[in-house]
Amino acid sequence: MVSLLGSCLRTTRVFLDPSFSCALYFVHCGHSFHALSSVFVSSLVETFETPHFAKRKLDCQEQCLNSTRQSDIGILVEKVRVGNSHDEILQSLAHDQTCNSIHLSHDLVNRLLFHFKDDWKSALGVFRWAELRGYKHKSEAYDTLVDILGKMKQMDQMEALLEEMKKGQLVTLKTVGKAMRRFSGAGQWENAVRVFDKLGTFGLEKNTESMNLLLDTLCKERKVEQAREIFLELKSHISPNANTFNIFIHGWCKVCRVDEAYWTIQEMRGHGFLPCVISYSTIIQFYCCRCDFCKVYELLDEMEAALGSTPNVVTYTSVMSALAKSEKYEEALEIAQRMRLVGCKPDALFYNSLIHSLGRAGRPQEAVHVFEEEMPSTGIPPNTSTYNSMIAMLCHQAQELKALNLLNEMETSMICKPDVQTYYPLLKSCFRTGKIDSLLRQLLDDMVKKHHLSLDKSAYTLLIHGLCRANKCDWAYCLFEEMIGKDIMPRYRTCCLLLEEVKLKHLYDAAKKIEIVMQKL
DNA sequence: ATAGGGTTAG
Repeated sequence: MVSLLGSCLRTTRVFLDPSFSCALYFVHCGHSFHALSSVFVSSLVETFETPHFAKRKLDCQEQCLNSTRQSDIGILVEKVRVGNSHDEILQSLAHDQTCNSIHLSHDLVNRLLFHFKDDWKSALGVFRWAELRGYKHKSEAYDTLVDILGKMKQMDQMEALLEEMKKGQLVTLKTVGKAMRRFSGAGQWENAVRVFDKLGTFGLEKNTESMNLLLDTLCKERKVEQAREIFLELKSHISPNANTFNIFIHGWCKVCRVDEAYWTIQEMRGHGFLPCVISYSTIIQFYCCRCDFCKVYELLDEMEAALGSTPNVVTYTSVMSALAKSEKYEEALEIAQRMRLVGCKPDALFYNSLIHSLGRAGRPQEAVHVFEEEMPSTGIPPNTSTYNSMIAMLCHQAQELKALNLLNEMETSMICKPDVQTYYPLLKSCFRTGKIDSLLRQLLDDMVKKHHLSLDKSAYTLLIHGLCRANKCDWAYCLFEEMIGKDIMPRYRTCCLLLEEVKLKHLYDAAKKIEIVMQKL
């Protein structure tokens, strides 16, 4: 077994997953990529039989159980008619024999709430229905619902739920954080402060941590001046820490008042805290947005010289991406080099950005080298974004076959799965190469059936435009109807294009329907 | 949520 593994390790790359510290069976072989055969997987499983691996196996079993619940979710989702009030939804579920025989678990509730994360009435209806069946919600589920209600600007409902949670002593700092953030996001920063004032009634303490939470929610919503006033009131009872000041630095940068950000650094020093890598990185980020790279380099040098605030992978990644965005590719790659020189360890986000920069710089072979050699040798596993960058780049280079190989690798990967963005460049390539009936159909089918991805506005736009150009406007019109059914409004240009094509084909009913949609835009 | 990325449409 050991020799088998050894020989595999020589010819393949095995990535280490830090969270489980066990081998993930993920293999590169030269230019072609394959997932390991099940035989090989089971041999690895035997080799790595450790407590961590046992946990991984349990997770797999859990996943099998979850797949049966998938059908339960399907039944419930089917029964919930979108657009009804939460009470109507509750009633219709409560009177349904099939629904009432479904076993309720935390996992099922979480998944349902996730499914209805943009539909507060359904979320609330399902939540109440579970209660009616005698199910006791966890604090976590309450938190999710607080978030959903807040996101959909149902502030009264959110407040009521908070009161309910208070009675059951279920309010945590996390709950309060979500509520404050949603109030700030809804333009009601006074209510965010009110929640903070009531902290005691929830059995929580007003301390540095909760104060920082309040200040951060205000700063993120550009209410840094209000945050400042509140801080001045509070600081006699609650002592600030370094985070408090970093929050303000970020707040000032967000409203483009970098002078105040520098001033905050002085204030920080006055309180006995040294500006750290986060303080500097935040200001560097500000200059990146302004494309003021002179200042960026100046600050980078300053940091490298200073103690306690040397740039880290986050700092370098921000700078490199900003340079690439400004089409300064050579400089972007020099940052990567500089990072290597100072011995700063890369991570996945850095590699994603690097691969993207290399692709844009017209150096795809180097991007491939990073992906195939450098990443495996540093033990950093690729994620969905890494694959997406690679696939986009390969499609751009007209190397669709290699791109499809990578897609296949993702599909069989244990680490990450394709998302809608994975498919954009591949779909686009189908139009370029004319492989519409052969490949496009297959890809769309896989997206929906294999990966349960639903097409979004961008995907529909790309497809309708491509199909019109390929003289397949009947298919384009089907997609048009599908997106209307999902309440996704097409762009005006898409309508114009489709209308023109449909008229040429004498499809007058379709033309009429498109015109009706256009009137609403 | 104390900091970081990309992306379609001729």
